[in-house]
Amino acid sequence: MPKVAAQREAAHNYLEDPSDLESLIGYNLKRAYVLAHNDFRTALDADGPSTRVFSALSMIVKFPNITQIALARMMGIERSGLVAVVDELETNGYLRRAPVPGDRRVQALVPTDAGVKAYKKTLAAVRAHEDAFFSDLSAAEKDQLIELLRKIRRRETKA
Amino acid sequence: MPKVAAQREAAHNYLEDPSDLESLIGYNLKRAYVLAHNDFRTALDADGPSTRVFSALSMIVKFPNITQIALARMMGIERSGLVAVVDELETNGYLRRAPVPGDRRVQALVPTDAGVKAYKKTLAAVRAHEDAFFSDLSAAEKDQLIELLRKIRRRETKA
DNA sequence: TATTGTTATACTCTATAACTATA
DNA sequence: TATAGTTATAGAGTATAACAATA
Repeated sequence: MPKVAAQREAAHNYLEDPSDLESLIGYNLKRAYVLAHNDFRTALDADGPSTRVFSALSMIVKFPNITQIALARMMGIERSGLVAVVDELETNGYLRRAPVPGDRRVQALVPTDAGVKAYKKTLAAVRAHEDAFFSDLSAAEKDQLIELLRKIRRRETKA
Repeated sequence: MPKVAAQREAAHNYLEDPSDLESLIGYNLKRAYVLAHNDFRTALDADGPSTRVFSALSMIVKFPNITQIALARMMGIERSGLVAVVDELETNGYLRRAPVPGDRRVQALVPTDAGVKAYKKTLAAVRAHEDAFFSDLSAAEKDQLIELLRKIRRRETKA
């Protein structure tokens, strides 16, 4: 077998090889995340929201009147990065920035009816994507995976 | 309790709330990945390699004489994106681009002794980061997690 | 015609720093 | 002095498209 073909075979079998890289949690985490993220983007409409915008909308629907700084903390991003996300949701008519009596620095994020409706519709599409993409995992395995990932995420609050 | 303080408390308890977002695998995957990735970068020296460069070096050490296109496929990125990674490794003296007899389009990536040495040193640092960062997980849970992530990654080969 | 490596280019996500208006 | 939102800017990391050399 020529050298290059042998290398290709090695590459093909690499996934099954218990090599240094493959034994790292972080490496497996990244590869799985990238796949899931790409599938999210292709599964939703071309004009569908990014994961960040979807997450923000979900939290605003769940916690109406939340401020941008609280939302940024909840999402684990800087408040400066949230501005464009909120702008997009406002442009789409999914929320409005409402003044908060007693502190004029703050603007409460209030979901509109259209925002709640859009969230529910998108959530259904996201759930369909998850059902299809993680179909190789049983319900028990999915619960197990979420539980393990949550254990890792506990460090969020310690930061 | 004033409204804003109530929102902050809600945000603080959000991690424990079985909300729509929290029940999604993709969301948990992303949050856990971002934490692990940030910890990787801070745990390694300031001049340490990025995750991509580390992964590339690992594969080049494991598969000496691999071509760039085979390496790009193995890493799941475009071949154009690999150029800067290989350039960095070559600049550091960790590999050389060697001509391949019989096909002058191709350049084999050959790790140098310094490259192998650097890889081993960095791998030790990465393992230390993983031991510390995932210390809340038992050995059995770590194995379980890797197994579940690998199940998701099987889609890589189906693409 | 097809493939390998490369360059040019642009887009997404994110961070840091500084500004403004308020507190 | 400190905080909320904003703007400007920059840096990863990635992709697409096109090119030159070679097959």
